[in-house]
Amino acid sequence: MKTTIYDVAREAGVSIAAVSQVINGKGKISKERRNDIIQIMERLNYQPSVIASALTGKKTYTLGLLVPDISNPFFAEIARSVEDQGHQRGYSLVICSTDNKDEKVERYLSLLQQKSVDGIIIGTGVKNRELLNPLFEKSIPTILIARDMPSLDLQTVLVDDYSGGAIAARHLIELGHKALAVLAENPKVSSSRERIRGFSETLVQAGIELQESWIQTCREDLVKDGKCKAIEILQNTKRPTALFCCNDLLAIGALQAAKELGLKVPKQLSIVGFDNTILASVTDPPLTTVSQPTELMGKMAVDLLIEQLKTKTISNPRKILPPELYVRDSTAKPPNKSHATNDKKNKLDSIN
Amino acid sequence: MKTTIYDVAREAGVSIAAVSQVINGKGKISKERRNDIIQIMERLNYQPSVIASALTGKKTYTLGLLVPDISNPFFAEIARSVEDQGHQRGYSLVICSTDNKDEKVERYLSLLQQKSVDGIIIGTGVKNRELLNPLFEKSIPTILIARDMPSLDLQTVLVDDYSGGAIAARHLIELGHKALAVLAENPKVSSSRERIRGFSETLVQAGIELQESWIQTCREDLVKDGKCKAIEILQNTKRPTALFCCNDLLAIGALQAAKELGLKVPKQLSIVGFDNTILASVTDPPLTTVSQPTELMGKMAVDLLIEQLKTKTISNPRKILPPELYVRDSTAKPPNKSHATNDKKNKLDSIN
DNA sequence: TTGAAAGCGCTACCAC
DNA sequence: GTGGTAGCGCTTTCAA
Repeated sequence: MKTTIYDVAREAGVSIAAVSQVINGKGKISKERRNDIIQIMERLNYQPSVIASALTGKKTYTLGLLVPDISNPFFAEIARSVEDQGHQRGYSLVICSTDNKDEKVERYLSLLQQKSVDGIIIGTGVKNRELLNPLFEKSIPTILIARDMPSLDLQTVLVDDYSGGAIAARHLIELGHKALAVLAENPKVSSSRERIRGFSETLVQAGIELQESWIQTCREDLVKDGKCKAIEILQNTKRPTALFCCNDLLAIGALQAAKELGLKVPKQLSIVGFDNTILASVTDPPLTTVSQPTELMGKMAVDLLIEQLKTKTISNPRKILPPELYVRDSTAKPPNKSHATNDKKNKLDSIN
Repeated sequence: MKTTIYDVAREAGVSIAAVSQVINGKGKISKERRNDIIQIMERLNYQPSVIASALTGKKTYTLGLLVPDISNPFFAEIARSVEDQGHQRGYSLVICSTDNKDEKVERYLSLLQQKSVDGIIIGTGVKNRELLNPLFEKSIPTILIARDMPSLDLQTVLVDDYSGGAIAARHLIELGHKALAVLAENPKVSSSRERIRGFSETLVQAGIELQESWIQTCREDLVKDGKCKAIEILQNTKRPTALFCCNDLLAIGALQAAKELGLKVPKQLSIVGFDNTILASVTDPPLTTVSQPTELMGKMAVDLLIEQLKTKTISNPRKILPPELYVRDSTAKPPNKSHATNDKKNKLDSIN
């Protein structure tokens, strides 16, 4: 049987109240008694039950983290950072992969409540905002990470997605691209929307038009879907010279599409990813991508959340971190005429 | 305030015992009363507290998963599979990244106990086996995944690492390699040891010697360390023509090392990875690697664990799954003379 | 069928 | 300083 506070108390010849006090380091006890009790706890290998103490109004020291998919390297990195910081502060982490599906969000949120987690970090898209109402009603400390839901005025930690898209656009514009396409994520995903907004508005400012049919949306299996949609875009006779992908997984799909179609990257097609996951550094060619400070984001989210559940107030509603462009080898100047397909004769092509 | 079983009981004009019975679907209640209560629970948006019910001897419906690092794509995939299967069976998952450090293992194990998880899945190396004793003493259902500890007779789900190493060796031998080196993980990691054993014994059977100095061990940051160690091995004038890496991360380090040293993969150097993570399919060149059935492993681990905590008995102690070789583009025949460096004059080199 | 009541292990308040 | 005790929300006998 598990040893309880009673066992310790009996063994020490004191009341459970005394034991409780030394566990929690409060109240008044003589040093000797205290040491006595500590020794006995060790000898009995006593571990206080978080369950029981949680029931008496204390915390569970458990946090929930909702992400679309823990096997997506970006979220795995976020999770690792959240886990580390949480662990350091004494909290465990329950992970919940939602696949961006509202049903799963709802299910997980309900589970986390039933388990009385102390706080929830949401890094997944939520289409139907009402799903979050229970959190507010029961005032469960909540924080958004890498996702924005401006209408909700929840504390939020995220990268400036708009300017991330803008950076990508500027990079491509500077290289001379004029025919650009986009691989988007599920429109539920606010960060994806913002990235595209930043991207397209920057193009417009440069007098470049982003045609609607060249914005393709991918759901579910990002790599696979990214590949399909990229092929769709690329196999037209008139095709873009650059592709902006809303995350690295999509960019990998695009890379595969280019390979399948025999298009050289970056010579015939430039590709920009987003997230700067480990994937971006190992692809062929290595991906130019917009980086997010995942580690910092995870830490901040945890710190902010813990502050929230201690003070019961929200200090700083939004932390917006700057993205950063990592230029690797998947981007270059476009082929001389913007639509290379019509330019077989143009030998200058190979000069790039 | 959170609505409790009392609120529901009062509202329904019944005792809490009645409510408890409908929650748990047992005991005898008239259909009408039952429906009444269900309605009221819904209206009040009542969610039973797992904490409280756990305190009364029931389960917490929470599982713990120990892995070296959740941001390592292999373990992220395992985690995802475990999470999915667990979720389906009604369990949540607490993840614990140990970095293969015993202190962290101990800390996490203790935390998981205090939180009364129903079972623990261990996918991380544990050097000091005594750390696991508390699990046995308190008979907490435990299962090993992707790690072996034969001395412990715990239920285990893993790939046949030995034969995985052997497959890699055979592949390389068939290609004609005779000078082979190995990038190993921390020797704490049993799977890594087994892979190397399978690899080297297969070489020996083929009359090839694996020299000690060509087995390099990497710890901590696998990619970075793999790169360093690979450079060490490769920059000697006499260098191997093939490198077997105990996981994909190390293989990526090796790939980077080759690039830095100007060695063409696979022409001048063949590299074999292990795990077949998403990384292997996107590297330059794509990695030949030994695959583990992560999804199946995760599912089996959860099913076995749940069976264990239901029946309190261990049916099948070990599930050993077969690995599979995925041949991609990082392996090829060796340069004509096995030690290319001494063969500058040999123009045949470039024929490969 | 139904409900009263005894815990589960722990915290916190209060009296000594 | 110290210990008795009333809960926390729920499950589970056991009578009625």
